[in-house]
Amino acid sequence: MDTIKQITSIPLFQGLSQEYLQDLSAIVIEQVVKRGQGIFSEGDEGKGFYVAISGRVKIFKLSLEGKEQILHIFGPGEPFGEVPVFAGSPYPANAEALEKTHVFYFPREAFVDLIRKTPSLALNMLAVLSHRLHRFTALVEDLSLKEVPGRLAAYLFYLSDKQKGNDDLALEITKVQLSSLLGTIPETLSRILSKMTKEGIIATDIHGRIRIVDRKTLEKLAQGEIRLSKSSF
Amino acid sequence: MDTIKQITSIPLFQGLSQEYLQDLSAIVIEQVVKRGQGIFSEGDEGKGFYVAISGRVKIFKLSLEGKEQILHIFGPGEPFGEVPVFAGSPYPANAEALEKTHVFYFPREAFVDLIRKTPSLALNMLAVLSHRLHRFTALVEDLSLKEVPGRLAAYLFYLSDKQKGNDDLALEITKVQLSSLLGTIPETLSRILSKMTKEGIIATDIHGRIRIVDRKTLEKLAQGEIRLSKSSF
DNA sequence: CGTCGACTTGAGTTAACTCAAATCATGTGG
DNA sequence: CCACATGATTTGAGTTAACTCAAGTCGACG
Repeated sequence: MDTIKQITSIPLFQGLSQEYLQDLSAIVIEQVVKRGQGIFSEGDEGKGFYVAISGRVKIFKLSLEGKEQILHIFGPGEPFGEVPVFAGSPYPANAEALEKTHVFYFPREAFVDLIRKTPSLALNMLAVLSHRLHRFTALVEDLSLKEVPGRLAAYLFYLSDKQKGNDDLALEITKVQLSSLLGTIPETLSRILSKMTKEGIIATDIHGRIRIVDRKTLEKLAQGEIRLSKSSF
Repeated sequence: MDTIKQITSIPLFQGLSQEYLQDLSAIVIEQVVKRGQGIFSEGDEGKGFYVAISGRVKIFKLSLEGKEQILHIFGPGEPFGEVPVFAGSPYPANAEALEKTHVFYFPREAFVDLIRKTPSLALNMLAVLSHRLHRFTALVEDLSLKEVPGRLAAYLFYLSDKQKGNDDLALEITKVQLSSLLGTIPETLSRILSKMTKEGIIATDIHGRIRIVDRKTLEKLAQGEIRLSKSSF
């Protein structure tokens, strides 16, 4: 495949001259990972970072008891694993493919050299990390200050925004994965989805599709202004 | 009052030439904030970022009901509020002085120009943001995968490391603030501290000083390997 | 010495968890 | 094309860590 063309389409590398794109294609290492296969583990020494080209990757933490907290799910064009490149520390979390995924791997040294020569690349990377920090503040806020129904509501709005503001949403991930992303467990998620359905806030179609029925109430839930009623018999 | 000297001592600006340090001192704006005074609020448009020179600043989120989650506490030499500079978005959280604090404010435009000219500054800033991301992954892990005693234990180790590995720790912040940093409430923190004391894991001296008595058990708590016993009469 | 915030302790409630058991969905080998 | 295996999802029953509410006590400062 045309590696340069693929690199050119990565948002992180927007605005780079042809010459530097060439440099990048010279240092990149292509890699294919199967569904369920790990890409790196927490504590591994980070010698470079990745960009997803196709497929999807989850970044996650594990507790001793095996509970998982998903930090991000990255798709085509999104970089991940950059922290060790600039902080000089090991990877702070684990990465695993959710499906068959193509990734580009950029070794640290060559990439840092390129950043030194290319202010716009440095600024692009600063923007990427800043966005990531922004998302983390939202995640911490959700985990610490919202209850699970509120987190779910917020996630549904995130999905709706991503899918051009539509009310009819494709979940894109399993409910097991969603529960891990929301910092809860499948049983709790299932109960809350059915409660929201009974209260007429959402409707669950087949195949995990969800339709937002009462956007106003869902909004109040996401803001923590209201709660689901205790028992909805 | 020697602004240049103070700027030179900021880790973020290590390795900059005298000329660029001059440039920085030309754009910097000094500011003094009193204890309890806000520096910026979530949603404010970010026209620049700050570096604490003396004193301490907390970065935090608030829920509608008024519960607070502290994200960071920054002291002398540490930059904060950088996200809007590179992401072009508003501040994602609130900042307030914990005590009388001197800060330097660097307006966005001039600083970005300087970054464009100075690769080492760009790399320094990338390192700062990467460290921040690292800390956030740990915070998310704590909030989602650990119980409060585990978070407290982890915090005590963090303090011990910061205070040259000593066993006798100065809390530096009130327990109200600590509870907000750990994602809990003062009552819960108080109960857990007294439980740890009864079990001989720590000893609480006067003035909120805490001494680590049983480092091994505390370590297991932080790792989630063990729990505090249900009731310690 | 009175006030305000920090801190503690008690009693009760609850959101979310664990454990257990079905049921449904998908896919693979025969 | 069927039968079973595996994983996803749901539902029920019970438990619990942490919360809310209430009521002090303690300590520093004006």
